[in-house]
Amino acid sequence: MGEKSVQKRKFILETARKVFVEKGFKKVTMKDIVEACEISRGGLYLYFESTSQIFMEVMKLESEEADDVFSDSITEDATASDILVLFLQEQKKELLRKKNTLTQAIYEFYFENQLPKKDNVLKKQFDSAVKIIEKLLETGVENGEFYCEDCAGTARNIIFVLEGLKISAQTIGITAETVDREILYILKSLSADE
Amino acid sequence: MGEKSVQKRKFILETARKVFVEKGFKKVTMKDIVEACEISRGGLYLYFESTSQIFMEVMKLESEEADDVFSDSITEDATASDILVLFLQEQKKELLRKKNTLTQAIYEFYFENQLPKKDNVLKKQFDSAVKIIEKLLETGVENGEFYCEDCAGTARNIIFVLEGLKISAQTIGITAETVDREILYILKSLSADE
Amino acid sequence: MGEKSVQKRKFILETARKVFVEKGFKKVTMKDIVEACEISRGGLYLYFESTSQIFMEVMKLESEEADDVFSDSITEDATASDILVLFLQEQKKELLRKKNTLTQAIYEFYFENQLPKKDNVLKKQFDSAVKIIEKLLETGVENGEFYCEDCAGTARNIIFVLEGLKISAQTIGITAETVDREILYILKSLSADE
Amino acid sequence: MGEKSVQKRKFILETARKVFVEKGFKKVTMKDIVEACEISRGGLYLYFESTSQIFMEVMKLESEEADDVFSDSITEDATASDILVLFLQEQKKELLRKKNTLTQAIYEFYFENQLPKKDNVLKKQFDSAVKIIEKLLETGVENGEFYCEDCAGTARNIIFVLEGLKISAQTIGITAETVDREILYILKSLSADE
DNA sequence: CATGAATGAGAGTTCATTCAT
DNA sequence: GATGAATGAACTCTCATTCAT
Repeated sequence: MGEKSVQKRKFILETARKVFVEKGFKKVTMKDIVEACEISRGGLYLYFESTSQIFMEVMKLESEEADDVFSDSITEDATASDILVLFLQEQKKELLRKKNTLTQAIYEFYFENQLPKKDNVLKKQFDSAVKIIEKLLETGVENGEFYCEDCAGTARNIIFVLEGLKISAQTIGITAETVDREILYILKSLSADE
Repeated sequence: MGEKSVQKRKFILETARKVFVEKGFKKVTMKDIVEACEISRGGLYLYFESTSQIFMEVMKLESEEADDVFSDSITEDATASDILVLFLQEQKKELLRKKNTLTQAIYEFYFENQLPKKDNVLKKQFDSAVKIIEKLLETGVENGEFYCEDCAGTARNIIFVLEGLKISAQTIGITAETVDREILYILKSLSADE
Repeated sequence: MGEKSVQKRKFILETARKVFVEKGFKKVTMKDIVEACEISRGGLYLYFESTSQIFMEVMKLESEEADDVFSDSITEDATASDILVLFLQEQKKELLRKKNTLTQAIYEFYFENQLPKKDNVLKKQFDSAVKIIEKLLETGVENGEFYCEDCAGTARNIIFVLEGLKISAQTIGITAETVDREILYILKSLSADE
Repeated sequence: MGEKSVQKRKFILETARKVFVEKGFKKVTMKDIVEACEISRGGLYLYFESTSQIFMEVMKLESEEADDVFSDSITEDATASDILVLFLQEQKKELLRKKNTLTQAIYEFYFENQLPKKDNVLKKQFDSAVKIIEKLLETGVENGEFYCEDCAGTARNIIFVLEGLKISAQTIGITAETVDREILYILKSLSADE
């Protein structure tokens, strides 16, 4: 079975993404996607066989693009501090964005599918985020920008805070001020005690 | 509603709780609850009209009982530090407990139902947890047990970390070591810099 | 799960029987039965979960009734010869009856479902028919009505001929004359050679 | 239809035959045949328009080849008895062969399609088989090999027994012993009473 | 001729919800 | 109050059949 039309495949994934953004994961049916794509019932099954499969492919696309975005944001002569602030601002935007976010759908998906590490995109993202922050902190410490005893621990802590903010945004709702406060708290703790 | 029905009402809520613990929120149907309760289909509708309503009442019960548990754990002559450690250990147990937890169901419920503050049990819990930690920190600071410049900020930070751990436990899975590391990190930051 | 309404259950089986008579087994869908019964789609599933299950129950009913019919037909003072002729006439009627016959459906059903001996109604019917004919022949031989060296063998042979007629009736079509000729052939062979 | 297509046509029929052997008739879809042939969906429709049409053509091929096989088996100087035994042995093999048999598919096909005599291949085969056996018996009687009063009747009887065995093989299952017993019974009746 | 993507009808199945008893 | 049979809407999935390339 060939890839059918790669164009259409991508079109479906992009359209399905919008549906997932709007409805989360569990609520979405094949019918929803069919209707959003304005294709035939059977047509969708030519490309995908379940919402789970579609969602996983949407996430794959998503993470590929995310990588691009991230590497772009690191410009040549930015300091560690600059980059960290940039990163946190990026996270803030993401956190406060009501629409265009897969966050809720991703959570729902992983509630149902406790995938093994290898396939767990979320885990990969988590680990890679920790790694990135850790390096940033180490660079910052070398340059005298930051102070931290246990960079790995601090990096993990930062990511957990961001995760906490993320889930709170989805459930109890948070304001820009709340995010700002937490970002400041993080930055302060990195510089406070020199 | 007569006396008898109060009994049955409670029985249904307790049974439904088990179902939500097992399946989360979205997946649960009225049929599931009917079957778990071994009552008639129509019977359930005499008491409740939707899984949402049932779930909200389950959460109400839950939070009432939770309050009890919490106030119990504060014994007379414990230090702030003792109580904080106790609280964090309690959270750890909760985090690592796979079963008997409504966590996932609660998240799912709030994904669908962005309730206004008044009815948002999650928000109330969040706020009250922050308040409690804040007071604890303040007491600790007064007693010279802790050091912290901005107790409110630190309290919020702690809660966000716990939230981050909680959602991670549900999605990517976390180990006891991961929780311990974060708890240690929190405690260290409270004492590190006197 | 109770038996729901036994009345309705039986009504469904009787109605489904007509559908199977008309369409055979494979062609029949749950929808066909729903429509024939004039009940709701979901209603049928309250009683049965597949056409196979329904068909097996129809056959069970059928064979129970068949037993009754058969025992009725053996009157007190009939000779073996009388009974055999009666039996063969009964078979003839059955063979030539276009409608009201489950024959085709039964064949189709067993094509798909090679059931183990225990559950194979067809096999049971076959064996019991052989037994009955055999006894009849033995009685006939004792009374000097028939001549046969190997009653068991002859009985089996008779049943296989009837099976051959039955399947031929369903596929190539047979006439009353054809059946009569075979019946005569059978009877002649029983008396020919004294 | 050009030369090339005759090849392909035949290829499709041969491949479809395998599918019918495996699945019977009703269960087979155009898709099944398309996939077995590894041709395009539309391609199949250029040659055939339904599974029924394909099946009828498969049967036509089959019967042509069957004739060949049969005439081969009659060697010059074999006695009628030899040929009859050979024929019955051939039938036995056929009966017990689970795979490579269209039998079930043929039955299913004729259940649905009560074709008029002209097109009813099964009927033709039946009649021609009776004719052949009849001639064989007559030859045998002339040569003193067999005894039978009514060769036509006996021939028909033999064929009906074989039909009975055939359908039984497909539905309730039969053993080699069962077939042997019936063959012996037939042969005995031809010689018993001289 | 040949392809295979696309369509849409239709079958199976599950449940929320109602209602006569 | 309580029951549970009954309904019908909604979803999943599969194919026969068509048609642009």
